Amino acid sequence: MEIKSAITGLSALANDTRLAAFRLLVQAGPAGMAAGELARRLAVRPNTLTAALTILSHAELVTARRAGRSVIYAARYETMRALLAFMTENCCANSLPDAPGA
Amino acid sequence: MEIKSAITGLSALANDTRLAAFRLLVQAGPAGMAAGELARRLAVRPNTLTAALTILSHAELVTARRAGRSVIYAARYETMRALLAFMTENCCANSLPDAPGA
DNA sequence: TCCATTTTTCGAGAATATATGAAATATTGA
DNA sequence: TCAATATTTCATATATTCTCGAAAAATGGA
Repeated sequence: MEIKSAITGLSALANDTRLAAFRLLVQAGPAGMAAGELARRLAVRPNTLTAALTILSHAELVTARRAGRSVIYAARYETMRALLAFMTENCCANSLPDAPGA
Repeated sequence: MEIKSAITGLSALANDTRLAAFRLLVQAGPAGMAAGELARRLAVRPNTLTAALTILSHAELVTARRAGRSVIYAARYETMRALLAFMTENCCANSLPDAPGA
C-alpha cells in the first residue's frame, strides 16, 4: 500500500460516524447491512450516512450492492488488513516488536 | 483505548506532513530527532512543522524534550501500539484472521 | 400508472484544518 | 549584554470538511 492510500484510509476512518459505520459493517460480516439500517443504528440522517459511506467507499473500505430497494454495504477486509499492515511496517518500522520506547 | 482516542490518533496520522514526520521519528528510534532536522528532511517551514508536531503530541504519538537550543521529538511507540490494537480488535472484530470477505 | 419506500444528489452554510509571514521566546556563547 | 541559533506563537487567509434540508432517482407492489 502506498502512502497516499494509507492517508486516504486513515482519513476515512478518522471520523465518528464513519468509524462507527465501518465497525458495524465489520460486525455484520460479509452479508453486510442496508444503508437504512445503518442510518437507524447510528442515528444519523440518510444523506449524512450516504456521505460517510461514499468516503469509505472511495477509500475502498466498503463495497455496495443493490438488493431491491435497499443498498447493502459491506466491509472490505482486505483493504483494512492492508492498511494495518502498512501502519505496522512503515510507521512502526521494526520498532514495535521490541518496544524500545514503550 | 477509547474511540475518542482512536479517532484523535487516526486524524493525527491522516496528513502527509504528520505521517511523514511520525515515520521519520519511528526510524530515529528512542533517540528522537530535533525539530529543525525534521523540518529540513521534510522540506517544510519550521512553524508548519511545529503545528504538525503539536497535533501529534496532542494525540500522544510523540514526546518532546529540550536539548540546548534544540527540541528533540521522539515517537511514542506505546500509543501507536495501542492504536493498532484498537483498530485490529474493534474494527476488524474477529473477522480479519479468518478473512471471510477477502 | 401511481404510490410508498429507500437511497442518493444537490446546494448552502458553519465549522474545522492547513500553511504562511512576521514576531516573540528560549538557549548558547562571545 | 549582545548576537546567533532554534523553535514557537500569533494573526490571517485559504481550503477543506461536515452536516443539513429539499429535491431527485431507483425500486417494488397495488
